[in-house]
Order: sequence, then C-alpha cells, then structure tokens
Amino acid sequence: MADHVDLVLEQWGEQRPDLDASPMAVLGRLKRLALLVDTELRRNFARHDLDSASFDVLATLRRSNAEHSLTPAGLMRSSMVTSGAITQRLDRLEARGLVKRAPSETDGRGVQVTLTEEGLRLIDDVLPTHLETENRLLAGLSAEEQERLADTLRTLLESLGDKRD
Amino acid sequence: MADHVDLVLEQWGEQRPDLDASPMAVLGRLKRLALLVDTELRRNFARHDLDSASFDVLATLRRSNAEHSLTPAGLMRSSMVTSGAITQRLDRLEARGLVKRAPSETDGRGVQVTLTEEGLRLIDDVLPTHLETENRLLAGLSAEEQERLADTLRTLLESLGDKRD
DNA sequence: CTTCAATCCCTCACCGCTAAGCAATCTGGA
DNA sequence: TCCAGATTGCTTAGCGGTGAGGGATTGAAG
Repeated sequence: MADHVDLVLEQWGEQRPDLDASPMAVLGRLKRLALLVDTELRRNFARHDLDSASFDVLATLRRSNAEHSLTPAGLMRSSMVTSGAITQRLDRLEARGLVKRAPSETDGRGVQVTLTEEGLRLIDDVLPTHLETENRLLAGLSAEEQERLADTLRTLLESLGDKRD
Repeated sequence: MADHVDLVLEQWGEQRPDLDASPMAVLGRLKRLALLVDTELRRNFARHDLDSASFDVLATLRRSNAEHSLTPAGLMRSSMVTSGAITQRLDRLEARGLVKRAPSETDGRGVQVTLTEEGLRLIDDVLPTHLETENRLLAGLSAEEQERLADTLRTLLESLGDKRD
C-alpha cells in the first residue's frame, strides 16, 4: 500500500537522488494528517456554530479547574499561539457571552477569564460529538497501535522541549 | 516523563471522569507537533525570504518532473488546500518571478505552471538546510523509531482515504 | 527605596486560507 | 449530436494568526 507521501519520496528519489529526503516520511505525513484532521474537526465544530480556535479556548477552560477559569497567559501556553491571537479569541468569545474577563485580584496586570453558564453549556454539549469524531478519525488503528503512537509522539514532543505546563 | 498532553488528559479525568478522552492522546499530540514543526520550519524559510506556502509550491514543482511543471489542480491535490489558496500562492510566486503560468495546450480551461530558472535556483538553495532542519526536529527518535512512526502514520492516512495520486 | 528587567495583556498592519460563487470548457451517455 | 453534469481556475468577503511594538505592573537586586 502507498499514500501520497510515498509518491513524494519516489519523486525526490528521481529528481534529486543526491538528497536524503527520509525525514519527510515522518514530517510530511504529520503535516498531511494534521490538515486532514483539522478539516474534519472544523466541519463538526461548524455544526455547533464554533471554530477550532473557540473550541480550544472553551475546552481549556472547561478542564482546567472546577471554576473553569484561567489567565490569558495560561491559555497562551496551553494553545501555543501568540498573545495577540489569545486576545482576539477572547474578544470574540466575550462578545458572544461564552466567557467573561475580570481583573485579577492579586496581579494588577492580570486578567481572569471564566466560562459563563452559556459557555459551559455549549462546550459540554459539543464534547461528546467531538470525541466521537476523533474516535472515528482514529478508527484505522487498533487500540494498541494508538497507544504506541501516542508514546512515540510524546517522546518526540519531549525531545522538542514540550513540558507539562 | 510527561508532556503537555499528559496534563490535559489528567485534567479531563478530574473534571469530566465520565468522558473517555483517550483519542486526545494521539490527536492532541499530533496537533501540537504540527504546530511546533511549522513554527520551526517557518523560521528557516524566513531566512531565505520564503514562507511555508511558497516553499510547498516550489518544492512540489521541483520534484514533479524534469520540466518542473504542473497544473494548479495538481498543486491543489498535492498540498490539500483550496483552489483559491493555490491561485493566490501562484499570484505571489509569479509576481516574484519564481514561477510562470501558461495556458494549457490540450485543455482550454487549464493552466501549466512552471518553475523559472530563478525559482529552481531558490528551491535548490533552500532544500539542504530545510532537510537539515527536519532532521534536527526528528533527532529525538532513532532511525528505527522514525521508520515505525512513518509506517503507523501511513496506515492512518490510508484509512482516511489518502492516495498516491 | 530605587532601579530595571521581566511579565502581562493589548493594539495594529499585514498576510494567507476558506467557502461560496462564477464563467469557460470538457466529457460521457442518451 | 447534443446536453447535463463535472472540472478548471479565478474572484471576493470574511476570518484568524503572526510579529512587532507599547503601556502598565511586578519582583528582585543593589
């Protein structure tokens, strides 16, 4: 069997046999999978009037603690986007009444972001179908293969400096 | 050891113990890795006055055939972005003189995109450092682990309908 | 107490992608 | 032969992200 990346590697072998294109076997597939998965998840979110960025914020708040509350800096670390992106995400979510911002009580610079009741309802509503979609996307691998894959990806992430926070 | 996704899974276990969040162990890491890798590659491209989108087009043309030529439809299939995105990528590259467009000789609707000499020079110049960067990103895995990972990712891609085309 | 680097959040200009829609052209079946 | 549906490439509005920069506040070192 063969996927698109197999074709890509063949073509490099023909046009630039002097290059070792083997890292593309991993990174090319990684990129392609991320794109496919993103596109599929986007479709699911759209059915709930959501997008990946909003889901990301709502889900992060939902799981963080019983208060469903976090600072923009915390959200930034979790989502790996720039601070400007977080500000804009929060603007959009606040305008829709899904989160609220309040000045921090302990840090004059800080802001505390909290899920509103409506935000909580929405994310809890979307989560089950989201997980269903994710399971469907992974259905091509056995449970054991999925675990091994997760382990390998964790090793790679750690080698690139990814930490628990 | 633990990465950020381990924390995420713990948090879900505490806040929503009724949900099985296990697919996130794979897809969460996939997304995170794709983001990290993209950010790193972007830095390398910037040193050559390039961006990921432009590199993608130039590299696809470079490897496709000895003429370094392809249709926009072909580029679209290879890069998995929409046709509008391809049009805009080609507009930018054509304006910089890195590719040229010519009407197809066999299909009145079609266009043939070809690398210019300057485009060829640029992509051949970037490729070695690009592969170096990719190798550095994968250095946390042994050659054998990389192969096994590539195989698993291929299985997953095929299960989602990815083909050679 | 003062100083100064670090942190926090935001602003803004610019960029690239999507999604929907369009005109032109091709193709296969009646 | 003709036509309906598919395909090709382009256009555009709108969205979300980056990256650079800025003002306010904090914390630690002298």
